[in-house]
Amino acid sequence: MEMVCENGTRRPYRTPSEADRQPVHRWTSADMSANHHSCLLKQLDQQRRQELFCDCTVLVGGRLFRAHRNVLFGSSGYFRMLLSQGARDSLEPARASFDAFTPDTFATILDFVYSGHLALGSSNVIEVMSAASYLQMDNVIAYCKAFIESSLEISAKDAIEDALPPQSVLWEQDDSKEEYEAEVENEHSPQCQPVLEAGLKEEQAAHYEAVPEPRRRGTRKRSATHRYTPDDSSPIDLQRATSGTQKADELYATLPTIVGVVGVFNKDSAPTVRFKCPFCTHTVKRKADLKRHLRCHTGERPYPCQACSKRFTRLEHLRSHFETIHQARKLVCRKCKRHVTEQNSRVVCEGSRRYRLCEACLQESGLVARDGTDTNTEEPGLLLGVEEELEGNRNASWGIEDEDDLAEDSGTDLIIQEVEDSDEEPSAK
DNA sequence: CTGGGGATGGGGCCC
DNA sequence: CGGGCCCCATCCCCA
Repeated sequence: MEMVCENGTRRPYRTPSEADRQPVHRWTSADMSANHHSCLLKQLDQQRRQELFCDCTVLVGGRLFRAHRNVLFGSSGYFRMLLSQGARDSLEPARASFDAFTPDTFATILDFVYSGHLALGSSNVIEVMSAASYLQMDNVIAYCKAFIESSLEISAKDAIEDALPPQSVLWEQDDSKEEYEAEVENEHSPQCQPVLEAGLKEEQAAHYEAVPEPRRRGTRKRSATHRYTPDDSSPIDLQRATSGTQKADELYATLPTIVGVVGVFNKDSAPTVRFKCPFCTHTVKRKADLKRHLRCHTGERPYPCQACSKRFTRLEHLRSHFETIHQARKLVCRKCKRHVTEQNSRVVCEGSRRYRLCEACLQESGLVARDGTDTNTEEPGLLLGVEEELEGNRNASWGIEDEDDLAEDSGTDLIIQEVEDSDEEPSAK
């Protein structure tokens, strides 16, 4: 191996000896480093704006953008893939074109790449996030997600107080990703998170779960399930219950068409349109399914159970819960697991919970005497009379459209006076 | 510690 | 497009 000296002469390369390894004083500090990065980025941005040394052209919706391929390479997984295929050694300018998003969206992203400033607003956040997803820019996606989360809270506040500052936030790439994420965990960064009054936040928490991380199908975090804040003091409010759905609708309405243009080609090369979730990689066939899926990202639980204040993402889940837990609809003896009928079983109430026991298990548990009379109407469970039980089952309501019925007529409420969120041995009165 | 069952959440798809 | 059903995965509780 040879080394070429400054004056052009060549000399053989030799391994540096100990004498060569003089201590190097590196005059550096965090400020100096940041300043250098900032200056360098500014220089590159100036070059871009003056179209100096731009070796990459990007055509988006008919509008031409010029940029530096090394900058794009370093910022986007998509461009990394694109530029590493063939164009690496080429002196020809690299070209790329996109129809999946608008020129304005790409301009926003390009400005971020060259400045670290991401100009997000409620009108462009979804499209920017979709484009960032397309371009594989994880940091931009993370900023957009945090912006949406904070916007949801802001919107909720707006609905209540009708006094909201404009939802436009300039995200800056000053913090490292870890710092940023820690900040998001800490109730989002102050610059995007107006201070909400404590009471208000609690109220919102009752309707929104903490937004979970995108996760694959079927996975679930049990702890999150219990994070809701029950509001026992007030009856279920339909308007409040559905407000979460309205927020989902708002978010859904802002979804740009890009979300629905994921073309999947089958054997016949016919494109199958699927709808891509802007939060994760999941795609669905129907837009309505996407709307339903979005709830797992927004954390909305618009369907509260009247009996225990537990909240659900879907009406059918609420119904299933109510029928199983509070109505003892399952014709199975809880103790011996045998199938029973309404005639040969009785419903036992433990707080807001109800379950069935067959006659044999009832006698064994001492809840009824051998002649069929009730022996214990206190702990551990209350035994409903057959008529009472049937009446209760007829009237008990799981739905949210008929909440008054439940409060007045349901068999559940005949028993439940205290509603325990955790279902732990509530004291029946 | 482990396996079974219940409860729950999410996706696909039919009506 | 919403409601509802079915199925499956996962978590938690309990024996």
